[in-house]
Amino acid sequence: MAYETGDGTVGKALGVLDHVASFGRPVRFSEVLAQSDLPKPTLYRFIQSLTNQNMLSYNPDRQTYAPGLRLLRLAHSAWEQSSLAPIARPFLDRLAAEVGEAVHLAQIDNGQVLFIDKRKAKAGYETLAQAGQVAPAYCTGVGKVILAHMGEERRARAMQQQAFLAYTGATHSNANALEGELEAIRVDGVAFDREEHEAGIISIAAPILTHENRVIGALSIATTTQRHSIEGLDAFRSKLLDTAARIGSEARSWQSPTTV
Amino acid sequence: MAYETGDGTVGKALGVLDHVASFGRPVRFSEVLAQSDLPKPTLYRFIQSLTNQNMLSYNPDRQTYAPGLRLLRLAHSAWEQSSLAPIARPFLDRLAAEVGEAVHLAQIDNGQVLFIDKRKAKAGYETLAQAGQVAPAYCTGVGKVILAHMGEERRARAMQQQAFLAYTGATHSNANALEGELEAIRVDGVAFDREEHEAGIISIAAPILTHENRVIGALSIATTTQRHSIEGLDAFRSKLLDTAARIGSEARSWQSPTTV
DNA sequence: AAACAGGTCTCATTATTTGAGACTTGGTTT
DNA sequence: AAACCAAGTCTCAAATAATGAGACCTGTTT
Repeated sequence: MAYETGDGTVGKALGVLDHVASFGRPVRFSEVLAQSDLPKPTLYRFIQSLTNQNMLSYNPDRQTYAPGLRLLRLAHSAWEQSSLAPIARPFLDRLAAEVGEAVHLAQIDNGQVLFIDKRKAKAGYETLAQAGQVAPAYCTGVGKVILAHMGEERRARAMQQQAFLAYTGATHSNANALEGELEAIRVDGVAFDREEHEAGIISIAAPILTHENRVIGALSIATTTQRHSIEGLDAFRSKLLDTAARIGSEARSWQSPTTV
Repeated sequence: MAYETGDGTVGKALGVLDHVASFGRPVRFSEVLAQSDLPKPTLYRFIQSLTNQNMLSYNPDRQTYAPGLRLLRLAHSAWEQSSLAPIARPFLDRLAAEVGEAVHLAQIDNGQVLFIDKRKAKAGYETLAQAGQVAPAYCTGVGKVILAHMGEERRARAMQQQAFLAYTGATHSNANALEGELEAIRVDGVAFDREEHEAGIISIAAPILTHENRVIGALSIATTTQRHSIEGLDAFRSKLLDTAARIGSEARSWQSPTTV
């Protein structure tokens, strides 16, 4: 793994942190080393520093590293101050109650969809989304609708970061196919996920725009194919757009996530 | 603010990150600078790097910085891999349902109590705890019970980090007063918060111990003085201790939060 | 229009990171 | 039991990157 971060030592260290986190499970030093282009002592020192700082936690029994608890404390501030979640909360509550389906609030982080908040459907089934969880942008409703409303430069950068892995038969497998749909989404105003990320799961998503029409996030209603068809989801369109618009206008003059 | 971090550049940068987060609201560069002992260009560069890395987010309209969304993604991994939360989840669900009061799961991070998960009471009142939120150790049930069961060295270090600010009339205001209670807690097995952190809020807390009797967290039942007295809370003692013990034995051979 | 404050940039100096390689440790094979 | 091996840890001279005094913008106030 190449850490093409820039930002000097700090960037490299954070690259290592991401790398460890990317395993999704506690990892040994050697596993990280094997995938890293950093020399052994250098990587070792970074991991040591991060561990001292509680950005990584170390399990001495198994000699493994995992993201550390200090991140939770910091993320709590991030959630409250830099995300749409605090503003959107009452709107999510109401929308979820009205439609009786899962509602997701997402923003973009580094080309990926980042779920900021969610409401479960009344029924017990679970989608895989949770606050802090990430998903690809190119094959989710929220991801596509955000991409569609980005400015040229931002979108170009984001498109570079898409993996175009085929999760299901319906997944877009290259940039051109996706670009076509984005155009349609921009005209239509909402995006649909037609089982592109997970078989049996569909969603309708609307962008959250500032008063200057900058996308700052997206809102979706997700369900299963057992419960609804795409046409069924379309019935929620106006409620969804209305809620997204209200969140956008609440968010005015507030916080515009910078780059990416 | 002095960043006595060690760990070279990485430590300093993370010190800056904490510093920005500590404001609890978006801050301007000059506000951070005023409280920092770093020279202007140095602090500036750190903040730039952190912003590039999405560890901070920048609001160009207001020229303010706040913790960034990248932290959410990382914290999600931390929560799943380094915290007791995934293991404890079903136990919290059951305990909360049985007692009908707020249930909190906490660990220690850098001398502070870090809430990892919680369940609300059925009634609508809200305590101030949420996942990722922090509270002082010396004046909360979970904090005191963890301190009481720490080894000598860890406790000594943690005691140094306590501010002993008097939130209410019942708050311990110095280390000696606290040490006395810790001894009693060690003998009794549970700790009580007698409105020491917030007027009207009381709790009973039990330690979560590994099979080798290392504290790795704490579990509490919190309520208001309107609903219960301390004696009333004591009725939950055996249920609480039992649940904490079960979580501890589930956690065996799993993850022992390192230093702190 | 001048003064000011907050923010940004430059560049020689300095201190810190860097990484080849050697060492230590714990476990496994012969 | 000895030899071996792999994973993890440490050392130190060379090289690179961080540092910070100060200059320079840029928008706002008097």
